Amino acid sequence: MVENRSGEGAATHAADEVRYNPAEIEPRWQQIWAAQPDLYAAEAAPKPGETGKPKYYVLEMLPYPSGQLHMGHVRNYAIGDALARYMWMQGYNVLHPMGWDAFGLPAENAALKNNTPPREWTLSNIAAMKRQMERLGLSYDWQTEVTTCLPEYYRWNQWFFIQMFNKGLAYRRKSKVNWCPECATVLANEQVINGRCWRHEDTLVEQRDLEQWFLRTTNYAQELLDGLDKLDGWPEKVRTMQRNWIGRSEGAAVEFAMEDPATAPEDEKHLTRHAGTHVLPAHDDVKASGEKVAVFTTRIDTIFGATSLQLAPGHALVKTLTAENPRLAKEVEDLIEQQKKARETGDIGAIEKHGVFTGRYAINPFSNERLPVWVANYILADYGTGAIMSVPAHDERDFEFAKKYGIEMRIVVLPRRTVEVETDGPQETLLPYTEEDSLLINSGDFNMLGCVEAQHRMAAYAQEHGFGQATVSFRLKDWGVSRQRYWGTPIPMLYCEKDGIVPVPEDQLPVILPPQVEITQQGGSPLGRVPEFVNATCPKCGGPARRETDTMDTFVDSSWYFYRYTDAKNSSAPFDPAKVAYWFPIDQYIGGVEHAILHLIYSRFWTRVMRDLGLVKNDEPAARLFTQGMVIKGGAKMSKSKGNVVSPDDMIARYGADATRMYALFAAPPDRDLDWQEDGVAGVSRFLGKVYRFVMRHAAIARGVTAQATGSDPASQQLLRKLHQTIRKITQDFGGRWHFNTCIAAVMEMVNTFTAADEKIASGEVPPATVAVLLENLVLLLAPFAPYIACELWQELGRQGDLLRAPWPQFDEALAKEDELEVPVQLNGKLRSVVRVAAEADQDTIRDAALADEKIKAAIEGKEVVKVIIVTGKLVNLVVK
RNA sequence: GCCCGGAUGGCGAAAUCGGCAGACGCAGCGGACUUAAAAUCCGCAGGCCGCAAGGCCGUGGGGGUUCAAGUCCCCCUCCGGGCACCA
Repeated sequence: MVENRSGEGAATHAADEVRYNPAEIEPRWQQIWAAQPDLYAAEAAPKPGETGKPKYYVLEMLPYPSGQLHMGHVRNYAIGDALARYMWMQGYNVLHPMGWDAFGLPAENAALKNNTPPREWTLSNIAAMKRQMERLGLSYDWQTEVTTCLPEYYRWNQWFFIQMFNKGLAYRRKSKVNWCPECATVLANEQVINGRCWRHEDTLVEQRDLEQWFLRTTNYAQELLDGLDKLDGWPEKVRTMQRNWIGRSEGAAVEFAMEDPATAPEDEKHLTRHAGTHVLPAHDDVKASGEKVAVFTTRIDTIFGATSLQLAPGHALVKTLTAENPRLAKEVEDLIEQQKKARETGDIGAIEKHGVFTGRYAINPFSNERLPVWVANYILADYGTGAIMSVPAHDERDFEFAKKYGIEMRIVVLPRRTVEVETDGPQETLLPYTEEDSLLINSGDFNMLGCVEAQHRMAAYAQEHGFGQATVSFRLKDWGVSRQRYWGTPIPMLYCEKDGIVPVPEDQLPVILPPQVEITQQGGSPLGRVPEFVNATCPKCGGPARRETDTMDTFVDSSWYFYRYTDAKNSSAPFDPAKVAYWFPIDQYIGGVEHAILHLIYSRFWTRVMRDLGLVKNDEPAARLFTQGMVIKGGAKMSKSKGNVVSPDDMIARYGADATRMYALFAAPPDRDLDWQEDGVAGVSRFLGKVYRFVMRHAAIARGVTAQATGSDPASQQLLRKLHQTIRKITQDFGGRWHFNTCIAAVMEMVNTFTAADEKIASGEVPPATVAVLLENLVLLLAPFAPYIACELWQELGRQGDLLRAPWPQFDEALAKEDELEVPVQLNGKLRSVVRVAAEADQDTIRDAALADEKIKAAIEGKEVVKVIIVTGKLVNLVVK
């Protein structure tokens, strides 16, 4: 026992006390854990009829193996690890896996730079990061590790691809694609941010025409949208972002017949292009040319106000029209150029509207009028039908365009009030008028209908007459998955002269990525330069075939990796559906908000595809999602260019893994950004030292004592009360808010209370049984946040068994309850005094105590108490005059 | 432009349901221990006035509701994120 007699508290025993030395404790436990490969292994699903423990699948997003963990990772994993350990202690069967998102461009860049093969580079990075994770003491079951760049994994990407191909969900078409010159590959729309590459913020994305493989995400657009309503375990922010991304809009498609130019009236044929600024009435000879233009509109109710059609420069009909009109071709060329430029610079919203009249007319199927057909740079070829009816009076963009070119405006919708009193005021000042809570005018048989009703009726009318119908348009596109890269999953397709596109037979999977491929900066797929890879045999006819040389987008890998964890070594299927049925959905998924749309929409899509293949029963991959905040330093995101990167290795070397992890939880609530301050880590480390010394000082008392003591002596009562209040707080937080910062603060407070009783503990005034309870529970409460020190102290207390499976402490409301309360007393809302009353005191007692208080008595002297407000257990407010 | 967050001491933050603003920690100051330092321990600590008792002010700004507002309502400023010619 250490000398502890000083009147100055614990001052004197410090000198000869054991020091907290994480550099010694942590590697030792790391070895002990490493020697038990099953330590973090989940139990198998119970057999039918058996009732096992409840399952809990906690998952953190798998990292890209860059070679170095950064603080964002540490924070992400500290959250997941605390939760996993807590759930273990709560008696759950926990699946807590980790893997590597191991394909991707940086490996090729590294190959170029250091002449290291991508595979070697990647695998050595994985080894390095795995060491860091182990050093952090994270509770992953490495027996379920998934590495996406290994054939054992990516063969199932290929297998899924073939299943999708067979179901028509994977298809090939030529399309304009986003091309990043830096990556020398195609990017999905999702990977283009303000016209720039998501990996290269300074690189403008170009448009190229290429044959590409697509997955039909649009088949699931509606379901992906509807599913969001049920995902109440996901942050509203993420759901909103996905809703915006899917971008559903209801409207109608309407076909406009093109007028045969030969039937235009004689006198019109000499008109200049400005003829195109006015709607012309139908004439007897009007005849359709056979060409049709479909437009998509959300405001079919305004169709009588349409005064032109506007085509996207890339619209199919524009090609026909320009073929016979060189002057037009030249002008359209300019429009395309403007649009391209705007898209590349990301200023699509700010581009100056330009357009050109084609000289042709289309016939409005509702009014039979002839509308001039234009080509305009503000119309997008890849949304809706690539053509619109322009209603300048009721659409801001059309209004702006029409004003510029002097195109006619026609008011067909007005506020109810205006229509009902038939005012003839200057209605033009209203324009553009876009409200839908309005009535139709100048719209033939549809006059006086409300907009919304008119939309339904007019769509029905269009359908009846065969030139349109109500329809829904989505912003979400099919997922382009082809990449002209080496380091990815080969797309398992063959091209045969005779049989066309043929999938690689399943028994020939995986299509192995050839190991020795020269990586160069020239464009096109590196695999195309490997004849042994390209040249294959057609499985149908046995003749020569050419292998697809593109690889898959790496978001394919991460779309289903978490299913593989449940059955990582399966060599005959991606996974055993029974295992997935047991573990899914993921109970808690944790990662950065930056994946709110890309990864998380693709994953939701993939899950539905697997469901429709009969492999899984769940619709959604994850029941709950948590998005943690960024780690910043000095107000800015950590980045090499800013030079404010803090290395986890440094922190661990200086303060230990426990302190580093715990600081990541302590410095801010997990959903908010965290400002990394090294002094704060030192503070947490000091706290752990205090805990360590406190437990070591009294461990001898606790060792061997197993009493359940609930000590009735005053000292025990006070200490146990604090203990049970703390258990209650942390237990409730794990089940709800996840404010681990205040959980750790609560443990600090508790330890402060305990150390203040140091002498009473040493002297025996606090019974040994109480001491044992305090120390044991302190260690248990620390276990999810600081596993090393917790295990060390658990052993020092002589406790048997694995701390990971030790039951989480139960709180006892009776013990947590205060028997006396301090009740603030306010006068007119201002604090004037505090009185102590019994916890169960009734309102009268509290009032009397307040009025009897000396300070209060003095303050209300000569005044009238108008009202007394008593909030039981909270405060008293006296309203005085 | 639209939609979400956020703004609280010197700093990170707390206040979960409208009820003592600033828990916990960092940095700081004073003290103990020490030949000295480190480590540790004890104490002080929102601002202003005051020897003190105490008083006044205070949660980005302005208004409001209430016995009582960081918290609810209206208006505004700044910061961060998402979407943005999507017909």
